[in-house]
Amino acid sequence: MAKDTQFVSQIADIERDFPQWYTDVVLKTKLVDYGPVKGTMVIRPYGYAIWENIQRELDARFRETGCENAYFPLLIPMSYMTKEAEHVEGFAPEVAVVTHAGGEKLAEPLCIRPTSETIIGSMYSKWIQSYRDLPVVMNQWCNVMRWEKTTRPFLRTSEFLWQEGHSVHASEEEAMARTLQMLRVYEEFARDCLSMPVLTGRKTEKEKFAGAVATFGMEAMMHDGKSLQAGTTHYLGQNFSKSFDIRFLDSDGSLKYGYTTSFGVSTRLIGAIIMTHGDQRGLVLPPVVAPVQAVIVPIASKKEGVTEACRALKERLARTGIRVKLDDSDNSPGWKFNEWEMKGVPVRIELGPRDLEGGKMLVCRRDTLEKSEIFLDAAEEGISALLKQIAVQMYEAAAARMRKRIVGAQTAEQLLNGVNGGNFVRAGWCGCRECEDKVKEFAQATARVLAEENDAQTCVVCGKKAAHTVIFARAY
RNA sequence: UGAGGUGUAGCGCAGUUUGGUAGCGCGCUUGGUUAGGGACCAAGAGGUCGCGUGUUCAAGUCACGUCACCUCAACCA
Repeated sequence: MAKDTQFVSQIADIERDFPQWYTDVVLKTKLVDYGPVKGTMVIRPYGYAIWENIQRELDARFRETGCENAYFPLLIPMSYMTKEAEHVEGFAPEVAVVTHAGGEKLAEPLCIRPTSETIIGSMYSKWIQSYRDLPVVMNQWCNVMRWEKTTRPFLRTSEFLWQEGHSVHASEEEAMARTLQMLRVYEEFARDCLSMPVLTGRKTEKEKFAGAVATFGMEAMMHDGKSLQAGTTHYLGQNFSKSFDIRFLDSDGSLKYGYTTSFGVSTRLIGAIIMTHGDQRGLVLPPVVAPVQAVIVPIASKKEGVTEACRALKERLARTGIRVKLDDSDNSPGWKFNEWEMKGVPVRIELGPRDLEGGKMLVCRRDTLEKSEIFLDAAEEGISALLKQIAVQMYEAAAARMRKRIVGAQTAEQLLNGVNGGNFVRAGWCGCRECEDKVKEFAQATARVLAEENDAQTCVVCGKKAAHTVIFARAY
């Protein structure tokens, strides 16, 4: 036990020093390492496998909505970036620019994409002529670069991986419907694949995407009560279609500008998973995206039949589609227990002479640390069912935690107390920028999303009639 | 970009005050014994002390500069 305590102390205290806990966990579990260039990260196999699982799940959902994958170039002519006024103003400070190539200075500097609305808009302009060409809905999985001042693995890095979807529609209604549809796709993906509850809703003018008419976001509550923007969808109106001349001849014979949208989630989702579910022992990975869903730890592997039984079990589980690992390294069982707990594997199976005698295996789930026994004969069904159960219960537990920490506020003081206590605060807002800025000043909190229902009477800052009910929180 | 902190073996650290032969724990390698919550014994390998310039007979240690990382604040997915 003394040694166990010693080990745990290698990870900072999750309650007292959450930022350090996060850094310790991502490095020790080998999700990530720092790259040689400031703000860059190397996503190591264990971390990248999570990303691949996220991609697989999201991609299938995108396809169901009629979205196709494509790939657009990394380099964007500088002149494209400046076509949409708000867009360039928002992104200019953090764009990296290529000025030299082939040993010569380039005639026109090239941006490394911070996002691809501009280059995709320019191509859509070329491809779309008729209302019969619409809607166009494409997605690309790629890297983007934003030269951030301060960085943290997965949460904010100079370069990151994401998907960006871009669509064009013939009408405002259809474009807005797509914007909201993708927000729903993200929300359901977060629930079903990441076991992560989120709040969704429209963003304020201050918080919206540079160049958008309206931005919608999903916000997740991290262990410390801060909010993380886990995904956004944007209704871009005709802002980009006018800048990039995306026009089509409508059925009534008139030439019209298209209505566009964009939507994205990034490797930040991995950070969200870590900070939503993690505990003092380390990661707790949601079964659907966990690189290893079940790990088998042999006990007394030199005793007759143990190794063989473990291998056979591994084969059987793998054949049913479970991502299973047999840890046959010569570390001690205790070491393996701690290691795989830190790495967040949802289910650990212990198999030793005692179990084999009874025809059972000992199963320990990571989220609750509860142990149970499953008959070896029923291993496939037993583990599959357990993984499904863990996914659901992790969601329910996280949702319950979140619900408890959404508090209401009528006054500025209550709002401040709320966020100080690590809560999301639901409060009225008159809708003016001054009051929004004041909340930031006195509480270091921002408007995360506008609640669907406006049930507040007055603005938490100025006391005037509330135009919206807002979820305020401190944010990453 | 502002404030604070840290860079010494793969990891965690001591040594810097007062300049004088590079240390500890874990990990790693080899052999053996072990095994149901980070096992034990024995023998080994591994460092131009972040980088640069300077002071000095002599720099991990002093001075100046620089880079990286961490935490907090401002900006973003």
